[in-house]
Amino acid sequence: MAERPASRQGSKTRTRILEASQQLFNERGPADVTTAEIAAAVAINEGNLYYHFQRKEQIIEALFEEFESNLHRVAAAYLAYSDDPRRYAEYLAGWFNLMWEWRFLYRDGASIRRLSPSLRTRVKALSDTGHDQVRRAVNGMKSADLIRATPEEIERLVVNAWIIATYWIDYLRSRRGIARITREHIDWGASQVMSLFIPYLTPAGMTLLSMRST
Amino acid sequence: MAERPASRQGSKTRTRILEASQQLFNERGPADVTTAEIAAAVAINEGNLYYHFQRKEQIIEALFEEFESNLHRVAAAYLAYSDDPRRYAEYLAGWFNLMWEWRFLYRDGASIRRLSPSLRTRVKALSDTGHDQVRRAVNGMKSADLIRATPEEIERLVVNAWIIATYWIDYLRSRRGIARITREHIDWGASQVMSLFIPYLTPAGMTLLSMRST
DNA sequence: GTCTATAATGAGATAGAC
DNA sequence: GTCTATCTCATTATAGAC
Repeated sequence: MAERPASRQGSKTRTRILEASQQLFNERGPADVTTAEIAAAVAINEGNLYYHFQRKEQIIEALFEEFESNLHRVAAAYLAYSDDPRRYAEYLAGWFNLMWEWRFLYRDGASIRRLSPSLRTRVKALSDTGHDQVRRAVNGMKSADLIRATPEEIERLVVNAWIIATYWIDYLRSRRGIARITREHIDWGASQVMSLFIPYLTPAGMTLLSMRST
Repeated sequence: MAERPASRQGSKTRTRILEASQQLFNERGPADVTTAEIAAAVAINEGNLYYHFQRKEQIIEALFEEFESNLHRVAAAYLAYSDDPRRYAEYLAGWFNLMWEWRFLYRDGASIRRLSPSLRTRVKALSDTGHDQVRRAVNGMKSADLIRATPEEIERLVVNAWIIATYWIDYLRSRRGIARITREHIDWGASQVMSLFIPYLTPAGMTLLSMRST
């Protein structure tokens, strides 16, 4: 849950605005956090905040861009594992970690669309990319003979895995009443996604899965 | 997609307010619909609207109550099927229909919590009931020897089925960019949920499933 | 029960001095 | 870059006549 390294560009104040916004948004959602609150959290004046971001939606867009690049970084790291079959579990874990750090993006989709309609197409594009990545991972598992499934079954699996993962945080919060999400909740979500694949595992896949849980 | 029968209690104006609100909320979400718009849609004055509902959140709460009773009605109808194994598919279909008629409740969870914090506990309670119903249905399928699964597998299935169903509408809208949701999209969602159970089907279960698809 | 005002609020945003 | 002061505006909500 460590906050990002020195990867935010621009002035120091701008960086602090983004960090404070991310935290406040994660706590209560962009619609429920006013520009005045953000300014107070950064200990600057509201007028100053509007020097750096002329509109509130520009803060959201800047945060979304950062999330986007983080997601691509996770996907790239997964590829770096080359042929090690553990990479699938690592990829899933990396994905869930990001969802936690940027949970307001997963939880407040409706109000984000309202505040920043321009993000609509980018959210969809990112989701398409995500589907592709999951599909590639599942096909990779098939090629490595970890699972056995028809193309139709794989497509169902991709969509189901994507939905479970994407809405897991919101599910815990709104349907389970879990306010403070911990590492265990994240792991639970990952294993919930994994459970989709269990019926399709080959003996080799089963061995790998039981190794991991030790 | 037919609007509900004469089941709304109270005055005629009150009923019309609820109907107009439901439609507007489904289109654009409660946070994006002003009381002025609702009054205009009903062709009454805004002051009059505030005679029937002193706060905007009371409209949301009244609509939620109606949704609640509809959901219980669907569950009761499913029980009326007694032992016919087709009831599981019918139950699923009834559930998806409700999710379509009340899609704003599924789509705008965050802004609804903001506008009406008092609904939080009731949403959670309703979701608990929903889990129970799904669990009972899955256990019923097991007793009828339609599926074979361990208790742990069943619990995974219940959670996954619930998440896929609950977030299906939002998934189509926000991640697939589907603006106008049709009957086909609803059926797609239902079959996506069904796909979770396919690996666990017994021969009897498979026969039933293939009969249904004709 | 319904209407015509109009008050009260609180948020996003800007101008211009320092 | 930062601040103070102010503006605009949408929205909820109320008072009181009909």
